[in-house]
Amino acid sequence: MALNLVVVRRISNCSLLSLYPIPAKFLPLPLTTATLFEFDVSPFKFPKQYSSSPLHLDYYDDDSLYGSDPDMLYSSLLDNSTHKKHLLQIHARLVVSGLQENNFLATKFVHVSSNLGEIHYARSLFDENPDPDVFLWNAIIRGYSRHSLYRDALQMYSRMQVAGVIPDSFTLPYVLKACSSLPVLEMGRRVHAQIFRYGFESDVFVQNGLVALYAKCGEINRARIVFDGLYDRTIVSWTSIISGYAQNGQPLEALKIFSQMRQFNVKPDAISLVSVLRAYTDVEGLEQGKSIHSCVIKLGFEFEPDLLISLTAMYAKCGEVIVAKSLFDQMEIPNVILWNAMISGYAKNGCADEAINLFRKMISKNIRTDSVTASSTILACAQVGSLELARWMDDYINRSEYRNDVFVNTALIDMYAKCGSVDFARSVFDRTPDKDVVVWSAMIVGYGLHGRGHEAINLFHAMKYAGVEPNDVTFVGLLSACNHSGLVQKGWEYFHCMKKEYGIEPRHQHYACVVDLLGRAGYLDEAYEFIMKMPIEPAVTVWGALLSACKIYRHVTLGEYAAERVFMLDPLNAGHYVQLSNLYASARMWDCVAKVRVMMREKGLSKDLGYSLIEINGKLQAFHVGDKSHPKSKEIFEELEKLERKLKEAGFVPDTDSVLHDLNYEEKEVTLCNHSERLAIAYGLISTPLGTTLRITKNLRACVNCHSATKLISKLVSREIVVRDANRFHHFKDGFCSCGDY
DNA sequence: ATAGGGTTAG
Repeated sequence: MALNLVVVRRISNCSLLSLYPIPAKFLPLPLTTATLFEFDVSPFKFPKQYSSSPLHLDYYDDDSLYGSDPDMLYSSLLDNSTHKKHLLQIHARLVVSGLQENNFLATKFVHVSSNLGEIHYARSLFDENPDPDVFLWNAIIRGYSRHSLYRDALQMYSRMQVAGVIPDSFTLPYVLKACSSLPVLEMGRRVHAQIFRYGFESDVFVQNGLVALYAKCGEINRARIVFDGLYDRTIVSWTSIISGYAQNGQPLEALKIFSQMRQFNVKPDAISLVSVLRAYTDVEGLEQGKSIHSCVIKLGFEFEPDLLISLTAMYAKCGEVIVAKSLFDQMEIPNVILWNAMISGYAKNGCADEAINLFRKMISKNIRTDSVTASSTILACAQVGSLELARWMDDYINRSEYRNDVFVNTALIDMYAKCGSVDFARSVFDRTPDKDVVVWSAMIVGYGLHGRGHEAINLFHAMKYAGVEPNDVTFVGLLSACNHSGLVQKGWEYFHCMKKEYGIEPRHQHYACVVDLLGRAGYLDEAYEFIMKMPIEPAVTVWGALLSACKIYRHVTLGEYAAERVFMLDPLNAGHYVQLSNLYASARMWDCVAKVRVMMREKGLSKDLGYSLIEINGKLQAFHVGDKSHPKSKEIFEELEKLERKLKEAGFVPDTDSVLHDLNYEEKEVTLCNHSERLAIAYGLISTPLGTTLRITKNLRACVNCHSATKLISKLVSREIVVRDANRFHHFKDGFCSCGDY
């Protein structure tokens, strides 16, 4: 048998310059060939078993299965039970009988083999056909589109035009789908021009495709124009525009269109309700979401798995994790999106352990995970704050297929930064290919969090050098990095250049950073002036920054003013009252401190209890003030006393006065040294080998006393101590802290 | 043979 018959002619690299000509007046954009060149992907490659391994001759010789009669071949191809292994055989039969040029059979073959997931078989037969008709072109384009090989689909489309075959009403929806999935707006516009050219303005399938195309490319207004121009709308048209608004951050508009749809008496189907649910999820409209749930039941979609997945996601995101979990448990299906929705729901609502457990369960149950699963789980790991867990997750990702995914790597960078290791974050950053603005920003924020302002600034310049445009979040990171490192001048400059050079309008966070920056450096009046000149209404964070600066410099009158504003904007947050009380305490105005306490009591507010966590051998141990619940409590307190003695010998004098009345910090019980942070340090010292770095997480901010003590302890015991407080990281080493006491 | 949806990062 002539094996070389199966060896396929490779398509020679045809010139894309000779594309089917489109009259210029139909083009919304000037015609360039550049965009089309993008789709000329590398030459098609056959899988090994097909191109080079010896073909199984028994397939060829087995006439009992398929004869050489074209009708027999046709019926065997039509059969839904056609097996993958028969494709090769059928292909050979077609070639042997000289039927590979039969467009009708070739179309069937392409269709069946692409449905079986063997798109390369389809392509090989396609390439043997000297003169494909529109049906065959459609089949191969559809095959690529269904396998998410959108670039190949578009490449075939441009070749089809080179071949002079006119697309029909089936071709264009596949092509539009490919354009919107990549997405490639320029190419989509060209296709739009061709739709005019060939006269498909009234084809509802094609027009729906256009609505989805523009929606996916972020051109929601254009999508709306196409939608409004439709005189024959199907439920798909409505769903496309509704989900378009939802995807483009306009859930309210999406919902408005949904109610219009109801007014037109269009009966929603399952998929349309999925889009509506997403819009309600985005506005966290739990009540409306519930009403959709009842709508789902009324319409008889309650057993529609896809809708149940959306409902689970809705409940999970709106904080009803228990309801979400019960839906999840009822379904018990191994659908990635369902599991992802549950995991991310847990992570968003602070149930990190549950999220991580679900991830582990997926692995043990052999349920396929994807990059979304990974990103959500990493988010949960970042919340836990355990470096050991972070290492495990990183290791898992690094061995997985999504190790180069930008989303995943961004999450990893953030996770490491939050778990105390900005250096590991950097190594993830360095190994990430094709870094986008989010990756760079995450790393800049990470450096800021650890008080490494200069490195943040260097990275910002490297980013510019790499040709990546910064956005508003990049500047939040940069400004807060300047803030944590006391780089007032730099921060001030970046704030101004952000608008001047990059045209980025500052938002509340930027203003708050600048107020913080000025305030901490003692420029209180300037900070106040700055707030007064703000073009937008100052948010609570801005006044809060001024208040805490007033606390540092004991500026009572300005602080009281700021506090007034803060209370107006956010009356039920205990933290603000604590700030004011601290201000009074720092000015030794004890009666005012007492008044604030009364105010808090009247409003039923109480300050958060302080605690510290330390991770020993992968287990997190929590301590609060004077905690004696640990089984090794005796040893811990012995160690504490030892530390206390050493501190005294080294000449450490605690500042009792300010601490006594300082509500923000844990209240003094027996001695200063049993603050939760110190208990954690003592436990860490007796539980780890000499020289091990101690990593501690606090829920509040570090108190001045503990901060000074920890600095000294790091020197006395020759340990590096990393403390994550409510605000940032402190790296204590050899008697110094990375925050520079700022 | 056609189209629409749900889950992810700073």
